[in-house]
Parts: sequence; C-alpha cells; structure tokens
Amino acid sequence: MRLATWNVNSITARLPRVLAWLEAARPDVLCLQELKCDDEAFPREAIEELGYDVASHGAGRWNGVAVLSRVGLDDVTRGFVDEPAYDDAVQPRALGATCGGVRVWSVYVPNGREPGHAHYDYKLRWLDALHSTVLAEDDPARPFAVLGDFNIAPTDDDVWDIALFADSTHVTAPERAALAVLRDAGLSDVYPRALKYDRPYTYWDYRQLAFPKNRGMRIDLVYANKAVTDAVTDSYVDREARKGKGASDHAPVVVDLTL
DNA sequence: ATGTCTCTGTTCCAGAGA
Repeated sequence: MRLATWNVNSITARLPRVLAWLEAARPDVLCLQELKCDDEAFPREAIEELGYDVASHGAGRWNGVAVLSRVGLDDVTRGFVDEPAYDDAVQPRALGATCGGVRVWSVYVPNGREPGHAHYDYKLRWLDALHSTVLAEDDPARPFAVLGDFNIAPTDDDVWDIALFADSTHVTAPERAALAVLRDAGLSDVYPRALKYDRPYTYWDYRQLAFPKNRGMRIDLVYANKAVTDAVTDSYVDREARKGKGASDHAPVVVDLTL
C-alpha cells in the first residue's frame, strides 16, 4: 500500500498537477491540505474518474482537507471532538477515514503566525485536540497514521538555517513538545528520503528562489503507529512535484507499506 | 525588498494569509 500527503495550496488551482501526480505515483491513499474551496466546489468527478473515492472537508478561501482513496473510504470523520475554534469558528483542518484497514487522518495544523499571537495559542490548543484524538482512536492492533502539514519542523536539521528562525514559529519548544507527546502516545515520525541534497524538505517558500536554493523546511509529516512503521518499505519526498510553474509550495510525501 | 502565489470582495486592483 502506498500512502501520501500533499499540501496543494488550492485544489482548484492545482487540479491538473494533482491528476497527473495521481496517475504517475498511483498512491492508494492521498491526504490533501489547503483545499481553499467549499465541498460543493471540490473537483471530485475528475478525481473519481481515476478510480478514487473522495471525502473532503472544506469551507471558504482558507484551510480545507481531504482524503482520496482507491482502497475504500469508510468511517469518515470531519474534525476532532472538542476541536478548538479561532475567532469563534472551527476551521476545516482535520478529516479521518479508514482506507483498506488503515485509519488515516489528513491534518492541516494552524500556522501560528508568531509566538505570542492568538493564532499560536490556537495552534497549541489544536495540537492538544489532535493528541486527544490519537489517544481515543489509536489501537495497536490497527494501522494508524496522521499525515499532513504539521507546520512544525521537528528538529533544527529540518530547516535550512536554524539561525534564521530565532523567535519564529515552527521551531519553538512548545510546538516540538506537542510532537513529542504524539511520540509518547505511540506514534513515530516516518522519516522520508530526500531525492536530492541531504535533507528531505517538504516545503519551500515561493519567494526569494527558495526552491532552487534549497532553502526548505520539513513540516509535512507522517506520524504512524507501530503497525504501520513495521510495514514501511520506503518513504520519500517527491520534490519533482515542486518544480516549474504552477507548483504548490509543498511537495508530496510518499510512504510505501507491505500492508 | 515580504522579491510569490492564491483567494475574495471593496474587482479589472488591494488586502490577507501563508
């Protein structure tokens, strides 16, 4: 089985690339983030024509997550129990589904903007709700994985120059502690191969030629339980998908399993 | 140089978010 996750930065703008990537990589399950469209506007027919079932959870111009699967798509859950709100609204940032016996969650963790900002506090509260969901749902007997844009670089090696990240989000101790709590709950960071250079970055800013200079970050993560990690045969970041005009600023992360 | 990209609404550009 091949699992994948990709922050597409608008499914509408990215549809031709997503369709081409689905045909080339043929993942069994693809978790998407930053749909930036309502569920009614989600281009599901074009994706279904490639043999995928679609579950989306989107609203308005920001956020939005989906799971595409060609191995079944059952028990779809939109959002977490007691998911925190921002500005009085619960945003579409999490969708759970059971696909071919694997319980997956597609997540788009809040950015946080800057430490001390209300959005940063929201980010940490949102990660608490993710932790609660992991505790409630993770059964060692069932393959379980959280895939998505965590907006956290787990270590200093997961950004191109840690010296430039002083006082920035994505690298602070509380954010990393939230990942440690997930590991304490039994999940592991499935560390992918880089197809070029030494570090498997998954995101490169559109600005300042960040991609050609490889000024990237590894913030799109796969956190999986032992039933999944024991079955991993390969994992890589498909940086080819970040190339050229019309690319998302994130690349897909692929995980291959013997399941 | 916050130097790009995408969306929406106040629309044929500006502001917001990332």
